[in-house]
Amino acid sequence: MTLESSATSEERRARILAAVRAVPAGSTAGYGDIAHRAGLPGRARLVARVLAESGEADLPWHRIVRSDGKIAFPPESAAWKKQCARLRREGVEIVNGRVAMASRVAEDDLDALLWRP
DNA sequence: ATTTTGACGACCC
DNA sequence: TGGGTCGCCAAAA
Repeated sequence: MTLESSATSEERRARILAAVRAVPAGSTAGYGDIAHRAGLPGRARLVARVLAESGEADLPWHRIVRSDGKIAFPPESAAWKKQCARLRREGVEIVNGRVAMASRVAEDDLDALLWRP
């Protein structure tokens, strides 16, 4: 019994949002990573959808980027600029619309951080 | 019911 | 790096 099949869209949404909220300030996570942590492997696009519809004011949506580190919005778009600004404000280095390698190292630590009590 | 559309991702060149 | 293919899936058309 796979978790995904029994979960209602409402439950999946809640799990995804929870996973997003679990990403600490100063680090980033990929859409696919969030999906995986939410028990929904392969549902990266679902994560994107949920974020787009969430509307939650205090949701750290800006910490979610593509698996290659790039910002998922069209370059120079309002949302793109906003995400860059918010990440930088948290100390994440953004170069050419993508999380710099230096900051990505923190992602690996994040994995251990989230999976280890 | 079938097709198109995404805040995506793994792969391959 | 950068571009194109194919897989994925819930909504919208």
